[in-house]
Amino acid sequence: MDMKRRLNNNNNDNNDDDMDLRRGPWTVDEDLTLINYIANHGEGRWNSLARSAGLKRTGKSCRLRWLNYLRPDVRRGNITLEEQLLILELHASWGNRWSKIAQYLPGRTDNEIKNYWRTRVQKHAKQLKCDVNSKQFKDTMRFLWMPRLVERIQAAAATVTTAATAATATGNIMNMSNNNFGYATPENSSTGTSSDSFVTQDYCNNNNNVHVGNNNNNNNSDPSSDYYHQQGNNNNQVSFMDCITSPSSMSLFPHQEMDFQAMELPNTPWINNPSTFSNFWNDENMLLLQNLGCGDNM
DNA sequence: AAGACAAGCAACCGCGACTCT
DNA sequence: TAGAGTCGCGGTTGCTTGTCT
Repeated sequence: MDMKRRLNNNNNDNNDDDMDLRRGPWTVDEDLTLINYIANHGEGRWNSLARSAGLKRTGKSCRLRWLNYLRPDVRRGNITLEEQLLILELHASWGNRWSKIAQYLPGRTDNEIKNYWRTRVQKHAKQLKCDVNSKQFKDTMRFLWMPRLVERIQAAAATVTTAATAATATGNIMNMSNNNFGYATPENSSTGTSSDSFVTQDYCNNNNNVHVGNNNNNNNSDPSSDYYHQQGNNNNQVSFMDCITSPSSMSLFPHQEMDFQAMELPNTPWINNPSTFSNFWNDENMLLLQNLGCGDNM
């Protein structure tokens, strides 16, 4: 599939003489070309790499494709509960420093995290007519969404054995042994203590094999299907909405005493730092939120 | 069955920072 | 030191797919 060319706003990295620079989704051939070239010559110097490899792409495009998709250690699949929680924590600390946040989520790219934030979190702030940076929204995140995530994580931990058995039996679990969730912290590994109380195996994610070239379907000869993998219908996915609409969620309403310590939570920034987030969006919670005043500030 | 709409995400863009000569 | 080239980040766009009517 070829994309209609957008207006070229003279990107200053695009000094490539030719007008036939390709844009849009990458083809399998292009992917293989890039992979092979990097395997032989290494990465870096992307503009010259693009030329040398014979790719009609900008160096920038090649870099992005490699880093966000083709790199062997890119972790594919849905954002897990633990990752969601960590993203919230880290965003509370650093804001939109996506690349920084991504450093703490091995295999996840800044682009993926950014997309997660924009599609899930900001969407719901918008639904609540809440500014994502408003105190109300942050309190909601802090007192409702994050505890709920923790609850879900703990519930998952409690049933992980059963789930793993069932999933294995149905072939839905893949590479569980490679799926341990450890938080590597670039500066200080001890800051990732939250992993202690987290599920260490991600049985929610049935789509985490690393694929190169096409999305989860290496036998698909249709290039157009290679670049937009099937979304949704992932029965093992614990979705964002699942996380915030669990039947047990009522127990976490803020007018009840929330015993964070009893939750065996690590000493995470979102507990100690008021500028953090939480989120929940079922009907009752929406009502509660509105009663709390969220939405009045816009 | 088909069109409209929404969701999700890959890819692009602009720009500032960095590196090299 | 200046300027050109390159890199990397954050914001945005637009395409594909799923869902709803």
